[in-house]
Amino acid sequence: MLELAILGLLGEQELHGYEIRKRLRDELGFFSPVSFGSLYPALSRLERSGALESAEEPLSAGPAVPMTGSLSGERAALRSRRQAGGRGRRGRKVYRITEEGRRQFAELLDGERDQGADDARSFGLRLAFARYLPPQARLRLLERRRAQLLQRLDDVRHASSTGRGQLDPYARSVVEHAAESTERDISWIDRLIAAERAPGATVPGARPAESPDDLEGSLVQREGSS
Amino acid sequence: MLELAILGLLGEQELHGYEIRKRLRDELGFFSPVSFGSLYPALSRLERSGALESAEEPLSAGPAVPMTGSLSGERAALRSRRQAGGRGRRGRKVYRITEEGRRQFAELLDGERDQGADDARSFGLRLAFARYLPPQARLRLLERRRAQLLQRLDDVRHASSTGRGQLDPYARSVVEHAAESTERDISWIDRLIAAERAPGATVPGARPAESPDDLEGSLVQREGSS
DNA sequence: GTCATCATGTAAGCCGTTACATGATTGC
DNA sequence: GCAATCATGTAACGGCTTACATGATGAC
Repeated sequence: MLELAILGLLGEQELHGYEIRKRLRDELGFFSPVSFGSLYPALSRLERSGALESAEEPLSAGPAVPMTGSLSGERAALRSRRQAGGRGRRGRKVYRITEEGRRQFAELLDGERDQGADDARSFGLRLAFARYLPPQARLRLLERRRAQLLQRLDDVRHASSTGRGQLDPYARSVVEHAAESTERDISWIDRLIAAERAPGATVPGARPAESPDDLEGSLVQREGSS
Repeated sequence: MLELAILGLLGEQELHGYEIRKRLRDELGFFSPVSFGSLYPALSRLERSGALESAEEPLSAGPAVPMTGSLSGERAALRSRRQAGGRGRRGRKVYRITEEGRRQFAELLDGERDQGADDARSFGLRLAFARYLPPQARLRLLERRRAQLLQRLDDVRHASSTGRGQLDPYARSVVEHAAESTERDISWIDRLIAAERAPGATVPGARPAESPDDLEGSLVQREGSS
């Protein structure tokens, strides 16, 4: 899960650890802030597995915004060091995704055979990166989630009827609220599925039919150029 | 968290491990099924800490419903063994809560100083047992949760505006849905708070003022007298 | 000079999971 | 005889957290 988020972020631009954490918090903020204690080991693992390459960039260019994509920095680095906006600080380790990393990302993203891969958090994260998924995989993701929510709704309903006597008011309120939330989640998914199937695109920007190949082959991977 | 659920269940009647798991699944079904690998160790821990006592009840009485409260079983046990409903099976270990256990339950339930104690799961569980909480503690629980949800809403809102350019449609949908869900959670909490404050009782059964003693002695033991 | 922020990492621990090991009883 | 259900437990591992260790730089 953390791996997926990291690879997704790094698919768009190279970043160093500290910055990755900020993005995770600020942009993918819908899941709780990651601690360094899990982030750095995750980066090491990914590097060892060949998904990432790191460049020890001792000092960088960007003033507050660390990277702006262009890393012509190397030359300008020393120059900008003690200058205007140059915030050299300590030698950052800038990570860049590899082809292998893109492969792993794709695999994690459509974790078809990943059993526990459909809890709310994991699903939210996947969906947030759904643009990198081919349309059919996207649909499968949504439908898997839908089935799971239906199951859950069933369990909850069963729970409230099963109880000896009836539940006390507080417990009942919890169960009812859980059921309602689940229902709303389901109809959200239903809307997404409908949008996915419609040629129009209620989820705007989700390309209708043509050019499913702008993410072909390698996810993203050009998403930068243009 | 598991401890809390176990103690809560055992506060009402004594049960053996296997049965506890079923109840957890069926009654408190709104949180995912507990595995034996975590249940049994938890029971051992609780027993070691003095929260529970266990009786090796080799064979029991109840046919399908294992315990009906009375454990006059001991004598009847051998007799009922290979009889009518007697499903002796293997020697069950029946757990009973102790005074110390009730103390621990009360402490866990209103985990005032328990920092991470307010995530959705934990909150749901606490609220489900809220009837054992004195009214003011109940209110504090709700208000803590409310503050947390407000915070989260803020983070999510901030996340969606912060993103460079704007989020892609899928990510945006995730963020928006998260925000809506959070809003609904907040208004649910608000209703509960209102009900709590009203003398009437919109949460029916939540006794206004009198007879807080029908659960006295057991659980909570009225929050250290007054 | 000291505090906040940036930056990277390690170590210990928590809380849970899956998989394994064992075995009795009932129903087919 | 075999499978399902009941029943208890251990071992290994996973993924994340907190706390610790280190240190540079810029702002006040």
